Amino acid sequence: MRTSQLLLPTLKEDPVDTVVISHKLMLRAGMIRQLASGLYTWLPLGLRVLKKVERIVREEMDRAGAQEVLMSGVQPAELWQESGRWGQFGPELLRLKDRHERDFCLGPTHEEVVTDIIRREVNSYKQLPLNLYQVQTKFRDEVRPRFGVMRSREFIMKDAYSFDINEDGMRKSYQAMYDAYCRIFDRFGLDYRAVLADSGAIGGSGSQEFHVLADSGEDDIVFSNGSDYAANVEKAECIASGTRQASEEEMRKIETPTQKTIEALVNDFDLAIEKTVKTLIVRASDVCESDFVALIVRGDHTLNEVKAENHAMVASPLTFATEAEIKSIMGAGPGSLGPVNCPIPVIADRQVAICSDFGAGANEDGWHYFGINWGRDCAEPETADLRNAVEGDPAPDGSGTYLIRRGIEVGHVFQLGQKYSEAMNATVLDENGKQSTLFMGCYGIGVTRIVAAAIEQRHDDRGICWPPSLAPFDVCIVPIGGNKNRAVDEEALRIQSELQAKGLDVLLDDRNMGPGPRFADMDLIGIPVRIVVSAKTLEDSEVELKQRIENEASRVPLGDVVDVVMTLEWLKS
RNA sequence: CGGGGUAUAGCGCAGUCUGGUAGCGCAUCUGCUUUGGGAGCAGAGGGUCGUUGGUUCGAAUCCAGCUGCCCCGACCA
Repeated sequence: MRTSQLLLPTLKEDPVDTVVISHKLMLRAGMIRQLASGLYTWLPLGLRVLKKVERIVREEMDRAGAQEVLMSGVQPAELWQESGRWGQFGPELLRLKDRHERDFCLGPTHEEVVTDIIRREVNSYKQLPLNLYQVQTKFRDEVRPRFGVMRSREFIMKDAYSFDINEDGMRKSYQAMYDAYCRIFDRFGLDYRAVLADSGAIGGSGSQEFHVLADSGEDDIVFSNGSDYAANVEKAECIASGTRQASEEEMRKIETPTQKTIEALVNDFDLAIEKTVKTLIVRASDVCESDFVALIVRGDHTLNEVKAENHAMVASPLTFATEAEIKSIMGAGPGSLGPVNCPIPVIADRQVAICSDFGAGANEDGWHYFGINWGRDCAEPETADLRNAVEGDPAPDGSGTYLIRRGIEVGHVFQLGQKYSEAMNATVLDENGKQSTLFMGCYGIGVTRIVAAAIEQRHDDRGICWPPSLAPFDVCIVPIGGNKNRAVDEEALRIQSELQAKGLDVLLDDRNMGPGPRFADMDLIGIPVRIVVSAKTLEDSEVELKQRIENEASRVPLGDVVDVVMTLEWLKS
């Protein structure tokens, strides 16, 4: 390919209204253009990268025994009603009617469609296990699309679905996908982690997420510094550190007319923040006699809403009491709540349960108790893991302490179990001739998001530094001074065709511009290897070779360039 | 859905307060020169100032509605 024929609309200046680096660089490098909020056109350079991602994904899915299919992007409402998700999904599911007033939606995922095809076409356990995947455009009407293709409304996803006769088979299929995902992300050449995840609304038992580590990530990833335990912050288990100390203080009631926040309490009363607790009132589930329950976390901790919602006594979805409700149940406003004389059930975070001599609201406006001790001043609480992990917390496997980094979720593997197969009656005959409900797994990779994540992780102040496996071109050639010395252009063309013969994608920058802007563009779009051919180097029968990630170029004899480039290709997976 | 911005040439912006028929840089086109890190000279083209309505002799500018886009929050396989 020659740049003179390539639609490569690079921008010198940073586009406005962009906040993450990948979004800026994808626009500047001419990879994408925005069509509307959350909708993008992929230009030739961007599409090349997308196809590299897709190719690796397909190769590894095929290697793992999955079979590619392509399902419709528009889906009939009936299937979603059958699984129950027509009602569960909110406005994120874009619904539409056809000319006959029949309901459809733009598929945000394909469990229903794939389960439907399997229940129709697969009848016997002998046809299992089966794993179907597709690379397809999804649509989710995101509340707030942002960060370019990192969180867009339309995006490309590889989604796979496994079907097994029993749970054991499902686990094997899941493990095979997990292994395939590791190979895929290894081949991308990105720094990633597989972490334990909450299964969320999609349901099911086991689930792990694959995250590319980057400061701009939207998720907090928690790791142990002593083992490979890693989890999404939603899921990362928090154990109590230390044991409860014996009480040393008597409980006393303190007037706190203006102290409605932990911060004020700590500042005004010389109280350690570890000796304060926060009391949050939420709706209770049906198993509770009370309509509300009080959740307590330490003053310096934050409530983990996913953990709270998963607690048996807490209503799902998690619903906080309104200020008026709090007043009427507790007899005091939100700034003065605590476990002493609490009229509703109390669930304390594990760390709170081992606090002694702590301070909390008195359930009376303008008053707090200090020196509270469980069992003496109020009942021993029900305890649970309710809080978000913070750096330095002990890891639950005893291996060390937690570190926290930001991650971009680019893959997710789930053991779905029988959630969809049961709802949609997907069964086969087992070896005893009896109907048996299928066990499913589902496995997603955010193809478009991978492109952005790669840039977040691999860039410098000049532009993108593609990992070789994802680069739109493997090598670029910049001839300089060809109008004065015809040998320059001839050599550039010769090198290009020889490298192409070796199977490489080569971009020849033949634009009629000075070297400066061409170097800048090649750096911006991040081609891993650059070859400069000029009259100067040809005098010595040499060319200049530079890798994108290096600062210094080296001289290579004309006859050796192709071989030298090919030896660099160990970078390629 | 709450809160806050913003909309003028392909891109980035000025002009709006104080109303008088639109300007700068980059990009584009033509010609000549120029080729080791975002060239020079000369010339040229390009905007119903988001949209609808109002005020006015006159509106990019003042007023009102609508829409798009962006940010913060809530939301999220």
